[in-house]
Amino acid sequence: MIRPISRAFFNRDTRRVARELLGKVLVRRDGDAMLTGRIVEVEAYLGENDAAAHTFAGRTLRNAVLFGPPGYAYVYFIYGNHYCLNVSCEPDGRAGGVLFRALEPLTGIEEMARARGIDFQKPSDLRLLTSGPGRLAEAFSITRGRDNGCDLTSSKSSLWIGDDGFRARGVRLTARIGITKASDRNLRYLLGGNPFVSGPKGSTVPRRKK
DNA sequence: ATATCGATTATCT
DNA sequence: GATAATCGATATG
Repeated sequence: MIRPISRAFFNRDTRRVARELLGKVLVRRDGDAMLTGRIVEVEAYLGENDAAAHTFAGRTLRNAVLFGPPGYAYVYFIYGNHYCLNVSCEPDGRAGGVLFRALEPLTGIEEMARARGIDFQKPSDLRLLTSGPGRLAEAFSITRGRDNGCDLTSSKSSLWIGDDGFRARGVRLTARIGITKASDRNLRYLLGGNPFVSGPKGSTVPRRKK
């Protein structure tokens, strides 16, 4: 049994949302296919007070969803190759979003592998499906054209976020990955010890305060 | 196991 | 015209 998360859940401080999204489930319904993955790693991006956030310089056409009401998908395209998924947080008018960085595949693994163009040889290949923001977007066929602005709080959406009763254990807080600005802030949340968390080993330790 | 590098394009200055 | 919240391949210890 899995049920959607309320909009009120996202209408809060972005860091709190990020922390509590761990253990929830991303759902893609596509005709017959039902893809699901447990959220095991996310990052918080704090609107206009965060130099690493797309919203740092104010509202533009691209980032408009992040300034809008909470609980909607913000999808951006990066490096000419990859899509990445975020969910808008904070009340309407205030910017904030959580980036989905890694999932643990639960159902629809065949479909994910097909979308990723991966042929299974060994069990460790499972990590290649959804371990990384670009990878999970590809596994779930997430694109800006298709999904940007999608309501992630409704099970009527093709893409939504659900709660299946799982309780997150061993939450860790570390520096964010792959950014050049504000890289000293600990705004990455992950489930410690989960094999599907992305990034190099050792990146699961909080950055030491200078 | 870790490091470096090229790919490729929407977006903003 | 420069940049980027990444990935996968290749090189090196």
